[in-house]
Amino acid sequence: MVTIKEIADLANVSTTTVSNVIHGKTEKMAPATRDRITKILKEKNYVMNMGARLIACNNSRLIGVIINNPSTEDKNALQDPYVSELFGAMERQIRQKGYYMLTYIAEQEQSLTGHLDNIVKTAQSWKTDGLVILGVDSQESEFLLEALDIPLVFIDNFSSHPHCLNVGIEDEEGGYLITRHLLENGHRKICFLADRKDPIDVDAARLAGHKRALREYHLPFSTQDIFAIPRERISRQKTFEDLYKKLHRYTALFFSSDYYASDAMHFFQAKGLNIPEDISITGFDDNYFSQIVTPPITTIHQDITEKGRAAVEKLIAVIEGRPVTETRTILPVRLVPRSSVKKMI
Amino acid sequence: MVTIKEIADLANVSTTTVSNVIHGKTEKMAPATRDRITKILKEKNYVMNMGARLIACNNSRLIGVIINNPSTEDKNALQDPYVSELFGAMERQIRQKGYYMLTYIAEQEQSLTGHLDNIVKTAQSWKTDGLVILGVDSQESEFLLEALDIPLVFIDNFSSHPHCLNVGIEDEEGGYLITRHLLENGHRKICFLADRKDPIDVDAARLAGHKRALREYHLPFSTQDIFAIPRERISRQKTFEDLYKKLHRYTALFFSSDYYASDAMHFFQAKGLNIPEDISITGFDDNYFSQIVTPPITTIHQDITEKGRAAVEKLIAVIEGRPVTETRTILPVRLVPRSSVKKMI
DNA sequence: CTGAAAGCGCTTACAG
DNA sequence: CTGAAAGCGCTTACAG
Repeated sequence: MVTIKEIADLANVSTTTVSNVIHGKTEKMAPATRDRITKILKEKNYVMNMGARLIACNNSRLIGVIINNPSTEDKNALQDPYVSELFGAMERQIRQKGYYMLTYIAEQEQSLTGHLDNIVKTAQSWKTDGLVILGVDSQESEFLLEALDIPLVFIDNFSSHPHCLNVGIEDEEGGYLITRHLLENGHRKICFLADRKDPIDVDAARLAGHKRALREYHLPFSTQDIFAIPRERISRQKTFEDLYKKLHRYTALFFSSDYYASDAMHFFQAKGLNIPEDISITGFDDNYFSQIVTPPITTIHQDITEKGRAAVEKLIAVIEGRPVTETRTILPVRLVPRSSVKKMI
Repeated sequence: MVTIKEIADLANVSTTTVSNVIHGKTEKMAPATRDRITKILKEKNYVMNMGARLIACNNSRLIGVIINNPSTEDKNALQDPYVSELFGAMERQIRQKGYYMLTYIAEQEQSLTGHLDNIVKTAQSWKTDGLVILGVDSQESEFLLEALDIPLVFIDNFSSHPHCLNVGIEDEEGGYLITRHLLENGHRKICFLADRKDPIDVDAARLAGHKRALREYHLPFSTQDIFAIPRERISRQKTFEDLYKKLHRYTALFFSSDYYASDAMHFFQAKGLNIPEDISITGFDDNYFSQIVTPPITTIHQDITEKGRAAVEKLIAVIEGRPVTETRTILPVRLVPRSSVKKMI
């Protein structure tokens, strides 16, 4: 590969001058010199050595896209359609803005902060210009904010840390819309199903929306009506068995994700139940398969592609020193009624 | 960030010695020195500056994962569940082997080879140790093989170039198994549906298997029974309309991918047809949604996670100079009979 | 308008 | 068993 030095020799100029035309600092340069160098650069097929650039100046044009994958799931993180659509959208924006994407997925570690240390190390090693981070909770995001002095943008993070730049959606509103829809259809006994019995982050917000709708209808809420769904397939089946026994208590199941909703739907259909006649089911996110499943699932739509694009755009704005008006970007959601909810009235 | 020089000063040794302990070249080193340096390294939280390393030696520990995305599809490349599972599997293997993953998706370009030039430039700029490349045809792979002097491993590539390392599956066998299954169930009029009217690469192999099965049953084959399915949603709907009119000619549709199979199934169901009573449908790949759709689709299973893992493993073997026995790795497939095929006899 | 030169943090062949 | 020193390809503050 040809170097700046070689180009400089060919053009009878210094490396400074070549470097200047490469970076477009050509205002006070003789146009003739500029054109001559540009031509040679093209002819010789010059490609920047990013390693040299990385060590000589302080930006790498690398953006790290980090997933913290808490899952003990048999699947890999990208098999979640939410994650993969987000990834694809971020890649496109990163590339189109002239940056490079370094992908890092942190998996479960023995030590408590091992996965975070790996993220920090990777970012430092490569002197990434910034990071988009997915799947860390408030505490973890604050740890990273302390440990790293580059711009970070989080997705779906609920930290109140003043420097925590975030892109998220109206989770509370989404939870409200789903439950109001169920109530409007005459449902009064609704079960809320999420990752944990005491939901955090997005699930907590969705639950808050659920409660708000119940309050509007003067309906009581009990934590007994929250079910935790294990990520791991086998224990999830057990949970569904358990739920199946208690199903007489409910007329509708509010799942915090389409994936769980469709998984549960299959489980109950295999048990011989009809959806929505025997039990109504709702999801969240409007994944592709909430549409292709039978019956298609009533859910909350969010624009995942826009979310990924917005996160990268915000990150690059900070990197390039442009003013960022909102630390928290909240994208709208909307209800998508389909056929998995029975009209009770 | 602390540098090797600083560590060396603290330990009262040279940078050479520090570098040696970092790289484990400690055979002929005084254990005391080694331990002292190791301790300081840990205390000071030393992180390698990859830029400096990249410029000083000839390997970067970066592996480029490249997708060539010919699609004019409204979706991004990673929204294809096949691609995203593969990606996730490759990321995991890359990380676990101590490498870093640079992701690059080449999108449609004005110039014919523009997308390939970008791939070459990216690989050179970062001095990637090797590339795993997805979605290029034989001609494109040969161009890249010429242009780049680093190890490349392709996925699903059919080039006969002697240096073309590939990981693929038994596509011909898969095509054969599907069609034999249809024939065994009494189907005699089968339509083959793929990206092009004159299928290439994986589709060509699957078609070859289809023909082999027909030959075994002494059945004729006509190119009239091949349908091209456009990637772009709107024109695909038109093609389905067209197909719908000619549907009386067939009892079964052999789709070259689960995605198209499930898309078509929805189209026909919306037209009021029953699957498989009115028309039988088969897919290929055994994507997650071939299982969750109703009826679940009879398809050919391939182990995508293993494919990604194997591709990266093969690449790293070449990078690290280990002997690679097979230039072409062919993973097995198997028939997964589900409920989208009618028993005619 | 252009250039000489130092410096970024590492590796490595060689000397002792 | 350990170190001095050159070199990788770039950028940039400064001089002229």
